[in-house]
Formats: sequence, C-alpha cells, structure tokens
Amino acid sequence: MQKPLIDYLPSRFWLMKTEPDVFSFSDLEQRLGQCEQWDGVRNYQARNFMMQEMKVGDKILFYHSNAQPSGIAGLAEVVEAAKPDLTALNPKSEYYDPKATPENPRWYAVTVGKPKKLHRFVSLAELREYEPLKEMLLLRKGQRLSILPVSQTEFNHILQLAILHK
DNA sequence: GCCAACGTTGGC
DNA sequence: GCCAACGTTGGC
Repeated sequence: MQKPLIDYLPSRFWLMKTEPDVFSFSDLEQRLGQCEQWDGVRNYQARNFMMQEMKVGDKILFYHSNAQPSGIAGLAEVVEAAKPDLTALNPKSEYYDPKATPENPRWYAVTVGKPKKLHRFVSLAELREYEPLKEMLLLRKGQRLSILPVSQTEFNHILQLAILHK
C-alpha cells in the first residue's frame, strides 16, 4: 500500500484558540502525557481543518481567548490525527450534539500535545503592532474561527517575538 | 456587560 | 434557496 502523497507534505502551522478558564496552556502541561483531544469544536470549518488538513507534527500556536489579556500562551503540536469527538455522543456533556450518532459521529478532533513554553506571553495587542503580521487571519475583523492556519513566516516571526524581550 | 460580526436553524 | 431570528464568539 502506497503512502498517500499528502502525508509527504511538510508539516504546517496553526493557531488554536481556547479560553484559559476552560482549558489553558498550563492545563495541557499538567495533563497526564501532556496531551489532550481537542474536543468541543462545533464549527464545520474548524472541524474540516482538523479532519482534512492537520497532520501529526504540525506546529500549533496555543492561543488564549476571552482572557486578560488574550494572546499566544505557548506552543504545541498535533500528536494524533482527528478521531471522533465522543463528547458529541454523550448526553451529559455540554458538547452533546443530538444529531451525532456512533455510525456518523459528525464531530472529529485532533489530539494536541508536546507543550513547549515560550520565553514570554505575546499579547494580541502586541501582535497588532507588527507590520509583518498584518495579514494574520487572527487579526482580521470579525474572525471568530477557533482554528486558523498560520503561515511559516508568521509563525517564525512570533517565535522571534517570544524569544526577544520587549 | 456590551455589542459587532458571524454561523446555524427552520419556516416558507 | 431565501432570510429572519436566534445563538455564539470574543475583544473591549
């Protein structure tokens, strides 16, 4: 069996939003095995990124939203490809979706792991200051998607920011 | 807590 | 397929 060509694509870069009150970067660090399935996503575009585009090894900017302040809290990686999000099948879960069935689970999620600390937190306000980041999807007006592709240039630039002290 | 900007739902 | 109503996101 030939490996699908898509598996030969270089790993890519993503930004994943989470509310730190619900699940924070330090929560990921403290998880057993330091990984967590990214369940609870109930937006098709975000789901499709996870199902169709995200590959093991892809790098992640771990973003805290609805926070004081909001911003990039750390790095992580995709450690397991998308599999069914079982919270959708659990009536007791706050993420329960009555339209999901075991035959057609409807929602899928990758597993995120390998948390890596940055030297410092990079706030949303700071990201907005830099010309090279002007095109970032995150900074677009009205952008609410919880999973966003990030270019290699943007990713590298943010890494530099997090290394240099402001 | 406010509210703009989206996404989803469901009647027609 | 249209679109009004509603729910959600997320910065501020």
